Amino acid sequence: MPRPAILDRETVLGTALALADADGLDALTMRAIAQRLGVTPMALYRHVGDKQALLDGIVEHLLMEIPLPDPALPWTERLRAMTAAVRASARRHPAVFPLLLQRPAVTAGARRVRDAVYAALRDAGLPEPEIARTERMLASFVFGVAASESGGRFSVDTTVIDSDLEWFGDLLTTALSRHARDGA
Amino acid sequence: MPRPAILDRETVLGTALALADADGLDALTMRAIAQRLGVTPMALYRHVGDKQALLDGIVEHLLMEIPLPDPALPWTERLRAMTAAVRASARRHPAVFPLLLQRPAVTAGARRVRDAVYAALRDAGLPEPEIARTERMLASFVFGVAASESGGRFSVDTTVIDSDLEWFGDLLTTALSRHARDGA
DNA sequence: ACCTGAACACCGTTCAAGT
DNA sequence: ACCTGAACACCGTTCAAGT
Repeated sequence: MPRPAILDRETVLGTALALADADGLDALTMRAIAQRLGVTPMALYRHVGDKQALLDGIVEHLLMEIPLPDPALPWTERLRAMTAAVRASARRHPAVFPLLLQRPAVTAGARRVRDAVYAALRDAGLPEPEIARTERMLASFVFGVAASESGGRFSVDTTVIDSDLEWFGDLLTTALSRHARDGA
Repeated sequence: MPRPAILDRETVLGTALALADADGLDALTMRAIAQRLGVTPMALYRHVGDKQALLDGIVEHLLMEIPLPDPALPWTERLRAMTAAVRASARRHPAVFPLLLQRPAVTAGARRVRDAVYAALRDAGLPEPEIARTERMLASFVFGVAASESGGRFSVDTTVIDSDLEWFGDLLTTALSRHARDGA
């Protein structure tokens, strides 16, 4: 008779993410996660594979958590909202966020965010062949800002980055609008 | 009588960076570095502090290695050259590059690169109060692209990123030029 | 001053065993 | 099916000792 399971994948990933948020990536050990769950380290392996797979799972968890904007909003507002959401996520999970840049963006979580950007860029009037490359550049920019901010690379306050983005975001959306108009 | 030193800080950092380049961050252990140098692990501690300080040293080493463009070139060419240089550095040191975003940009190596960008932006005609924030945004963008590329986040060939940047770089420098003209 | 050797408190992961 | 316990091959770092 199978005994009742006391663990599942989501519980392990959630606990692991919370641990990384609180104590950093170095403290994120299989043993520490197991201890938090009142279980033996080896009990985790059935549910998350190995440590590498656990980290992949946490990154995906983080991506899935990012809220997407109301599709009824203007495209500029949607990009602005997503930028804010990514920054918030990076600040909430500073240890895990950098891993996002080190994994192929081919998962459901990555597609989910990318498709929302695609939709915004289509509504901006960008020609179809330029949608994908514009998304690559914008995502790199936003992830770069978010990783720098949460990683402590900037030596300025968050509110300064707020106003940096207000200014530079306008400059970017204006340039993209103009490009869509001239090049369409 | 002090015995002749067989180790120095630069040798240790160089060996460590080469090891990380070849085998990744997980393989970058004090013991493995020591073995490469034919020495006991504890011999490293005198020269590089502890492991955290070693990583800081490697990041600084990487920054110092980035070639700066000829100041006589037009500002657009200088930004283009620095972008290419940062990408090349990221591809050469894919394991270490991400650490760049996780350390305060207050070292000599960080200042060195930043000042070159400042100079380019001044020559672009940007008003002084906007120099620093523009550098923050451009550096975040370039580091984001370089980290994504070397980290494997993109699922496209390097040449595609080349052409992405050719296009998006023009869009950016055009927007900055226009802003400098209108806002000066 | 510079390096070694032994030791301590950790890691991730295997394997066989229990229920 | 799910978890445990013991074991293996590693870590970073301390401390005292050698030259």
